[in-house]
Amino acid sequence: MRASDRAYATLRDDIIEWRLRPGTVLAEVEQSERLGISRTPLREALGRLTAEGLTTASGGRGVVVTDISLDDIDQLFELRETLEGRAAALAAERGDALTFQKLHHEFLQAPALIQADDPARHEYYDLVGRLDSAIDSAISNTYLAQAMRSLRVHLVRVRRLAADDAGRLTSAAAEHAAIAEAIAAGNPRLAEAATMLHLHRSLSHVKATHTPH
Amino acid sequence: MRASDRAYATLRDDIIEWRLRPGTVLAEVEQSERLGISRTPLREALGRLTAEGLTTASGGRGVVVTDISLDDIDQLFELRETLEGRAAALAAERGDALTFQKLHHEFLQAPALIQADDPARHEYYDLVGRLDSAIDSAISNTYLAQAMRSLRVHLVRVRRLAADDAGRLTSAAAEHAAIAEAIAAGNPRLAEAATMLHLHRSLSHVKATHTPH
DNA sequence: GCGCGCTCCTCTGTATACAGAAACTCTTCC
DNA sequence: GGAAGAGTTTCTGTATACAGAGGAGCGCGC
Repeated sequence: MRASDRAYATLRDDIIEWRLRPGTVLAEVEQSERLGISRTPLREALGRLTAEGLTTASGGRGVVVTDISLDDIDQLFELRETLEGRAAALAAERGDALTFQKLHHEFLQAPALIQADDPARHEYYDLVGRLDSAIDSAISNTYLAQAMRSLRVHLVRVRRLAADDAGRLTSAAAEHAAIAEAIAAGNPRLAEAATMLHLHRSLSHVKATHTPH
Repeated sequence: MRASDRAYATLRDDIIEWRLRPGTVLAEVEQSERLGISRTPLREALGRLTAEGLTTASGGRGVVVTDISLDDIDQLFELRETLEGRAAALAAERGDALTFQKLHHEFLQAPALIQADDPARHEYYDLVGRLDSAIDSAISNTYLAQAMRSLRVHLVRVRRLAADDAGRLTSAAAEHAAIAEAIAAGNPRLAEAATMLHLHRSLSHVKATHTPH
């Protein structure tokens, strides 16, 4: 793996997990020494982060970690509603029913995963990731899939702001199950509606439990 | 202006205007000598192009200019429909009526611009760009606006494939006028419908006059 | 004659050196 | 005491040198 890839992955995770707080200045020499690489690959990593919107080039003072305001979250979910609503509808039209039937059943059994004593809930979030991937490939549209992937980076960051307690995750699992079921049934409008419902509740939960940093 | 910015703008235009054909290998030393700059800023430019999807990193053989297939055009317009339909609806809800009334009147007089003896139709495309910008700022959603901007790069490239004759441009102007009118009237569903109609006709025209390169 | 393997060569990935620009600070003047 | 300006310092932007990896071409063997 290239040094610039490692630097990118490390910095991206540090930002997403809020180890690097918004407003932090990422000076090139400082970060290159911290990561044990030269300035050249680090610059490439910073460029990618800036293109994604996780950092912004702030004048001559290096790049700084961007903040996420409440207004940003609203905008993020507005775009998410647009993209994922359409994606769910397309998946219902074009997807493989069996794949989503299996995911549907997995989500029905998700409460067991949530009760497992893993504070990070790896297994559950892995299941959510598999549903996202299944939709991505079902829609057969690389541009739409790419747009959703670039959104998810920011959404993971927002998720860390909210207290994802077991109660909310159990409800979310039921909502995901409804989405998978509607796609498996080949019902575009129902899939879109189920997605809207899920996103509305997610946004409400985030805004309710949002802890200003 | 930075050398990397100039290199990016030059290469981007060369690709969009089809001066650099799909499949062309952009070797670093070759291009850096052609543009009269060093490899370092050129690498940054190539990185940005690859992030946008205009080029792809092809193994150890440098980056190559991506192709646009008929299937790509379908996918592109599918995403465009999703994003611009929603954007038009949001603009109708949140936009300033006077701004779009003015644009509406300008589009009604657009046939004169199209008849002007400018083969590139600068004035007309400038007007289209102003409508896009007006929608971008009216929606008050930087993430959605950003997604549409990244799409437009590819769409300009597609536009160059089609023969944009005066007849089609006159029809397109009328469709744009309808979009602006609906937004000015504050009617979200009508704005979305007018956008759908315009995109459907644009796609039909592109596919009808598409000349395989 | 065809296929496999080796060698050479070119290209990317990385490190470092240098120059220009921007910001901070200290001093001086009002 | 405050503000403006010059000096200094540190940063980014660019160029170049070096090393490793990958591919192409040629030769050898079957």
